[in-house]
Amino acid sequence: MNSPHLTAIVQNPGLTSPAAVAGSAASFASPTFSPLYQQIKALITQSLQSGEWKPGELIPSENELALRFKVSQGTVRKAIDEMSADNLVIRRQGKGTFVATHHEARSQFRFLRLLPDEGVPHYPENRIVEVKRLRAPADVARLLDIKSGDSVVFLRRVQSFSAIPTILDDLWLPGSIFKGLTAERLNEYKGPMYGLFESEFGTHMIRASEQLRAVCADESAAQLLNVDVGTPLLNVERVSFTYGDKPVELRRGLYLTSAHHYQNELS
Amino acid sequence: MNSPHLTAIVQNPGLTSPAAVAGSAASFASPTFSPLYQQIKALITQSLQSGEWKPGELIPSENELALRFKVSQGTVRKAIDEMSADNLVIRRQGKGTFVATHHEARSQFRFLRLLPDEGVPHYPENRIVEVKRLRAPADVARLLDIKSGDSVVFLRRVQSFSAIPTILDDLWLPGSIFKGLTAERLNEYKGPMYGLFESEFGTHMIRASEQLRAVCADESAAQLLNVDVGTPLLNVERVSFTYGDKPVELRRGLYLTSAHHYQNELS
DNA sequence: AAGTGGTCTAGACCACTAT
DNA sequence: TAGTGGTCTAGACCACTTT
Repeated sequence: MNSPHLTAIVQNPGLTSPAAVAGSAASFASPTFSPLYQQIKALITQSLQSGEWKPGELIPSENELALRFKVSQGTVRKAIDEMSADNLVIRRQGKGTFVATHHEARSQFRFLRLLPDEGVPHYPENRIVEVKRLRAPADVARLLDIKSGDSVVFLRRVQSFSAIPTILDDLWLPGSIFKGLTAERLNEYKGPMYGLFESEFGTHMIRASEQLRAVCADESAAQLLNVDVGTPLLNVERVSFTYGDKPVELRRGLYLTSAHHYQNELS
Repeated sequence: MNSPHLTAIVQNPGLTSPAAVAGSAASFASPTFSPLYQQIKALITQSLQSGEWKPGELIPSENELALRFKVSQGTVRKAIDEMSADNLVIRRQGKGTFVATHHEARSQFRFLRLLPDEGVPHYPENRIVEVKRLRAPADVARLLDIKSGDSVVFLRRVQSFSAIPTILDDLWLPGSIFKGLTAERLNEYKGPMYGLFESEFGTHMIRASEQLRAVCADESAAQLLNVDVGTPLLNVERVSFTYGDKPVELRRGLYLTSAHHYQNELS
């Protein structure tokens, strides 16, 4: 049915067929090769990155995509299956496939692993302590993959559960992306910051890498969290990434773990 | 091709066909129903649990299993795909599908998330401090899903990286499963304890749930880890599960995080 | 050469959602 | 009723490993 070299869609240069298709015995060695469904996955991800389909929006159906890319529906299905496993899209039977968004009850706790020892989890209240622009120190620049001295937005906030200060976060964001970020904007916004980043700055976080350590509260932390100096705190350093594995946020959090814990599932 | 009610294999009571099969329009409401591949997955998992195929061993090929269960190879494939994603089995192209085992370089760090801040990860040395049998306290019994007062094996050990004590672990294990566990046995064994548990006690860990907190070293911890009293430590409480989500290990670890960190990927 | 998992296609029907 | 994703089948060929 298909020629061994698939030309796929007009906008794209053409897929490299990795395997002979049904009814044909075509076979050839390709210098760089990947399965068709991986190429489809990459193309769809590019469309997400370029903003062709924005977070929360419906993407074309499997059949439409199969026609567009000139592959079978099953191949598109396998591509989207993986993207669904990667939390890039969400499938809803009968409705369609939607671009993942941080504006959902479902994803409120996706990146917040601090849970109460007792009782039901609920989202904390935010208090912005400080917002300023500064030149990136070397260590920050390295983690954000920008140049030392580049403009960054620095942000400090305190999160409270039931009016008890529990999380002190310091954030560094590339100035080039988060231009108009102000304390007012942050204070009037309810819910996870990643929702704001997504809507206002077109930056959708897809994954994060965290490093945890135990530390003692210094004076500044003790004051903001209303604890004694020397209180043990969970230090969480996070780098968050958007499409293309581009780092776009550095966060250093201090978690008070006397009534909460960091939950992690190993498998 | 297939009858709507599949009788599958002799040892098993028969699968409930959730969907009409190709060429037939059979359809019926089932009170409890799940997709065929989920039922296959459950059956294969039962065989793992019963020890029909042991860790490290080769399981039958997809075609053999398809014949045994009287379903198509694609359905078996989907079942095994999920089991592979769950780390229950490992697929090797050209060789077959193997039962996951903790006796592999690949899985040495599967449950050990503490990495050095600098340099290459390597596996720590073990020192068993204490092994004894005791009656399960209420909190331990609850987490291990046994009765308060049941026999448990208690174990304390220190793990060191390059001769620097870094992890102090207290473990509680159900006495019914870990009967002959002694300090000698543990000391002569090299590598992850889960390998020993698997080989000597037939208990393979499939997942674990961890709760992290920051604490201060008490006198006993300070002595064993060679740090000052009050040093901040990462407290990791872990419950590990074997097949059937049965809890079989409770572990309370204290991690020294001055030169190491707990690494976690969020997605 | 034979057997394994990996990819791809084609077509059928089901479950669910919206109109 | 039409369209979506979800399941299941059947068959082909590929890549890899072992005999």
